[in-house]
Amino acid sequence: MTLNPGRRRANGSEDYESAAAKDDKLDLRLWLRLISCTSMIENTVRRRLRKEFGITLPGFDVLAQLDRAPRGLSMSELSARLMVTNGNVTGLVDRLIIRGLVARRADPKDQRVQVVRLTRKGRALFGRMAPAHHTWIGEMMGGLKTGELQRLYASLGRLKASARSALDG
Amino acid sequence: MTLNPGRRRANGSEDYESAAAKDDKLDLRLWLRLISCTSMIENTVRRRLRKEFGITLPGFDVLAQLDRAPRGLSMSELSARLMVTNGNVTGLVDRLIIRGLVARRADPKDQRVQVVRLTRKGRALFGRMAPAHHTWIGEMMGGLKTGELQRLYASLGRLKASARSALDG
DNA sequence: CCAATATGTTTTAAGTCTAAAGTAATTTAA
DNA sequence: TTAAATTACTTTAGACTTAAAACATATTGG
Repeated sequence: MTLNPGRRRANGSEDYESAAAKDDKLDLRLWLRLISCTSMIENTVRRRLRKEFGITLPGFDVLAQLDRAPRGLSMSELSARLMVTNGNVTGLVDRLIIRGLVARRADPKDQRVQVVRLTRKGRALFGRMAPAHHTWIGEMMGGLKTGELQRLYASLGRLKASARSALDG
Repeated sequence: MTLNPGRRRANGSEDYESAAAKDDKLDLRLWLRLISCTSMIENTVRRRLRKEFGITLPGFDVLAQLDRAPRGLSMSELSARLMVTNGNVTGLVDRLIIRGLVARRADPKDQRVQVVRLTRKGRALFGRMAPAHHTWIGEMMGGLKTGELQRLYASLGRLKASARSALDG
């Protein structure tokens, strides 16, 4: 039997974060809570994408990036946007090509560059998935008012900038 | 050559989030920014743990949970706290046992239950890693004042509760 | 008791991911 | 021009991850 991430906390057990949240520093508690939020939402989205559309979350992420780039994206651009390695993207795109959802061709201007774009089939599938995905995210954030979402968005922007400035070392 | 997650954005390319952030709904932008923050911090921590201590991030996460549970944790408790499947934990623990960092024994009260705990070696290693880890997190959050970290922490708590209430469906 | 059910863990198959090494095309610079 | 360096991508090895099935032990209801 699978754990079913969506129901795993039906009992009273602790999750990733709550084990720590007693005597720790604010920094650490915030980081654990960030992981906790992200994992929870991500696991729910993964499960629903699989169940409703038969696609993996990384596959969906690739299609989403390509949907926003009508001219296509190079492998490196894809890898930067998804924040994963180039080698990872190679495999993801390979599998989407097999399913006929994306196409890959060499850039005529630079034969090193592979340009990936949605096929008509891929665009159609993403068009069906996107509204559902948006609805799910909206439901999961439904407990917060717009003002709080905006403040959260702004604070995370500053956190992102702060984290980026500490990337090396 | 590897992408080196820590330096990948030295050029002016877009990342996961910024591709979307124009005409989208607040919900979606917030979600993408959440992924963005988490990935950035996670990739940095992963890279440094590997480089400084020769351990993977998931391995570190297991040790961190066990460090907080002196009596040990069952496989299911570990899986709930890490928010990953039971099957995943089996492999993680197997590899840590090979390295002598954790031990696993059957619970005498219930032979189905495997109780995992840190070995002395595992505890010693975690004792060296934890301060470094804490420092890294502190650096990455250094751009935010305590008050903002507190507000962020509180908002993410509400987001977590909201997301949890929408898990099914 | 004992069959059915539930619970805890492991196994399996397929996919995801990183880090490092390898290949190919382009650019740089002597 | 052309060797060296750079850039874009792929390959490789090993680890991570999920979902589903399989297995083992406990519990429950007859």
